[in-house]
Amino acid sequence: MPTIDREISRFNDFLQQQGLKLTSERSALLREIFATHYHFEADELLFKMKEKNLKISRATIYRTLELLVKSSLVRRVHLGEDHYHYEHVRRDSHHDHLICTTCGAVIEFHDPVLEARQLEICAKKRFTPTFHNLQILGVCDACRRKGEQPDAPDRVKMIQVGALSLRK
Amino acid sequence: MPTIDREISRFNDFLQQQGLKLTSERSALLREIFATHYHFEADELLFKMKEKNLKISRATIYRTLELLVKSSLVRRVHLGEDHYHYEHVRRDSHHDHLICTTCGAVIEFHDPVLEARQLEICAKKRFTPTFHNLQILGVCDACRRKGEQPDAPDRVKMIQVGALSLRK
DNA sequence: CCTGAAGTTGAGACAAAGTCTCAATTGCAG
DNA sequence: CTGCAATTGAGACTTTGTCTCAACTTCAGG
Repeated sequence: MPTIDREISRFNDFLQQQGLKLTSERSALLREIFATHYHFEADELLFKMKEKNLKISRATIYRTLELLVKSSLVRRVHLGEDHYHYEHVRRDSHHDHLICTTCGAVIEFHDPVLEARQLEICAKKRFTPTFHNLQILGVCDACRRKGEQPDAPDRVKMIQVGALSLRK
Repeated sequence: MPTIDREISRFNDFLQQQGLKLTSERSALLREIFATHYHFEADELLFKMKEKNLKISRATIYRTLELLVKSSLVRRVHLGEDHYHYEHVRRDSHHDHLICTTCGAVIEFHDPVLEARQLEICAKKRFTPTFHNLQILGVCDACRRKGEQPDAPDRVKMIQVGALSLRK
């Protein structure tokens, strides 16, 4: 998989610009993140690295995620739970999320009409946007067919994400 | 202020429907929340009640906020920090937020065109929406005039919200 | 207006997510 | 190759939020 090299070199460029260094931990994390094709949590990443016998501390995970977000290689997203999720960014593939409150499915979408309208709104309010974040909560097609009723728009049901965190 | 009575009775209706009771703690919190005209945090509410010599425990604060959200009297919003903020809901005044990453200002807006487009997107994806949440991060007019540069879209600068939490 | 069962509360233990410190280690420019 | 600035890991700490349980309210029905 040669694509990852391009990401690594993008990250390296960013680091050098800031007088920072590309360490083995940082590139291992970048590699893992770009091999993951769903929205992950910081703790999940910690666990996966541990599984691969790459001992990377919690502090480093969080510090690296921060750098990756700053370098725009990774995005921080809210998916309705009370902590962050992350996703890698390829090209300039901006998108927003439909989140099923019944089964936890996350459906990505991108809509230029919506984006354009947002810019209009910002212009009207003399606001200079840098970023946005839209989540639409509801019930996906599969759950609707099963006759699921929407939850209260309170909190998304917690979904077990495979591996439990093994703090310590 | 007689308006609050209407909210209290709405809350009471909701509680009775669920076989729950309207306690003095619950109505005191409702009163405080509807007297607050900005986006507050759970801990802030705890502190304000303490200041007024109304001893209401953390557990009750969180439990009551949950009920208020379920009854649609209060909304939970993400403002770019890693914990929730809350706002009371008058009428059916749905709105979204522009958030200045420089000074922390929160500007509310409502745009029917945007809402309509969201429904179109959901229909196309066969998704049944119940709720949505849009934050646009950027720099407000005042900050832009002062020549502020946008922060990285990483994390909104933490804004000191007056009272510090005095846990314990 | 009493009563008691069901619902509610406070205190504090607990949990999860994230931050910070500091001594030891590593990357890399020169 | 070397030195030093940047980085790391371990674990203490903080913040936000949840849970348990004994004591206390609320309110419907008598």
